[in-house]
Amino acid sequence: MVQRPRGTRDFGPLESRRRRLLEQVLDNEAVRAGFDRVQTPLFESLDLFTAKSGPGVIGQLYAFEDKGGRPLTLRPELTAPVMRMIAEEMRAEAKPLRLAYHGACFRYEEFKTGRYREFYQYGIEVVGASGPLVDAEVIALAVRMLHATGLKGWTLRIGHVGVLRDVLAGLGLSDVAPEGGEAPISSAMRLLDKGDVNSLQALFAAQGLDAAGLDLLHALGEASGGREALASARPLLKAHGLSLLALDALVETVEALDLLAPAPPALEVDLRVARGLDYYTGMVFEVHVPELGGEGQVLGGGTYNLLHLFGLEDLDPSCGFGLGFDRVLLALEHQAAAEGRTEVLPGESGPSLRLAVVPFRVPAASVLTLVAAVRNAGVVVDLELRGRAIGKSFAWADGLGASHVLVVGPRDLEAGTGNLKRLSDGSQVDVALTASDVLAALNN
RNA sequence: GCUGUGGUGGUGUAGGGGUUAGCACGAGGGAUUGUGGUUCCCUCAGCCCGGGUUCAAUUCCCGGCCACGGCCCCA
Repeated sequence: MVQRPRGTRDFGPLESRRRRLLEQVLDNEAVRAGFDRVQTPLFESLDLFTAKSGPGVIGQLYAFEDKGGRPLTLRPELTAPVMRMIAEEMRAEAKPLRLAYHGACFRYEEFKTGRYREFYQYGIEVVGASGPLVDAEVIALAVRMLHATGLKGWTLRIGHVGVLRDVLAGLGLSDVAPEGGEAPISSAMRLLDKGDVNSLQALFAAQGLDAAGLDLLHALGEASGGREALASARPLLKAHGLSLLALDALVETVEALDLLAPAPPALEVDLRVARGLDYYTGMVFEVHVPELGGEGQVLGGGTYNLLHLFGLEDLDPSCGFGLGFDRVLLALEHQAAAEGRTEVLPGESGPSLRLAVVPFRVPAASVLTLVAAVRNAGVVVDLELRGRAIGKSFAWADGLGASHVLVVGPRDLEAGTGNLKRLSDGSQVDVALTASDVLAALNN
């Protein structure tokens, strides 16, 4: 039998419903914060992603050539496509842009729980404005979204790449890249991100710097923790005569965040948060949940410079985040299971009013007008399509989750009525075969 | 890329070198030609794939594939 490709998933009725609900919950929050949904193609030019992330990404891409020999790839993420879209057709729009998106992305890598080759990302970007207030708006939206999903026990970690850059520069590392190489600061950021202390020491030595500078980094790490880290970092930076601009901006962001969103279950300020990627320039943040083990990051974002790649330097930096749709859902499912709940998101079990119509030994055509009319009124109507015997019809209706069954047999048809039975208590009434009468009886 | 565990009807499982491979749920039909969820009967449907050992492999061994974990990575 042909199986679904590795790392992909099918979503049955229940899961599909749950996914649509989650998307709706996220959309509601985005819309309330003034964001509009956009959509980009499933595949893009290969160049788009190598320009953003370097040629190294190709190994993880579903890259291919079309019949014209154009190098293309399934999209591995959505930020770059959205940036491309902005550059290509939204230059004249009023700024700042607040955009939201949701869709499948593809990466060729080992898949496991919370990590698939086809995965879904929900994200937002603010383009054309920057600073502590924008950062706060972006984090606040992330917090409000997670709050709205009902997710519990997550940790928000906030940092600022600028603080780290200032520290590294203050210690004497250059941000100028040598010919064909990487700027020492970038190398250090990457090594810090990996937690590779040995290589970091080697780097300092190679640059002819006193390894004692590493003590400051260590001290910053010690200072990290709750939001008090912001206060304890100040004297440290001052003592080394380092700039306080980035730190002050972060303080402003956190203070604004307090006013814009409910308090997250846990907030950590980590001034050593680094990103191995050069385009992150300012605030960075991420959200973790304990349920998912090694794949516990469910959201990540920050301030970044990417639009210069499209000739829009004046719009840099932007700020946004990507939310791991699948992981959030998984975490919610774990939490629901742990609490013995079957409903992961409220409302996923379907409508409370659901009518099964059974034409019993009469031509189905005699009920079709009614079926359409009741549907027009917004009620879910299932039509019995297999000509089942009467008893089986009830079993079928019950299996569907119908709240009522309307049987129309020869006797009823003669009288111009049908027999409506409420499955919850077995009560029955005869109703005229008009939408208004049926609706009245349903709501009775 | 490294590594651990596992694969028996659609689902969940029992078993085990020679078996009619058992059970439960499920699905379809009937008992029941105008009232369901109970009951009874019937039917459907399975040992992941390939190689090896053996008189004999679903069972043991090797490889592959798939699944579930732990690292590495993660734009």
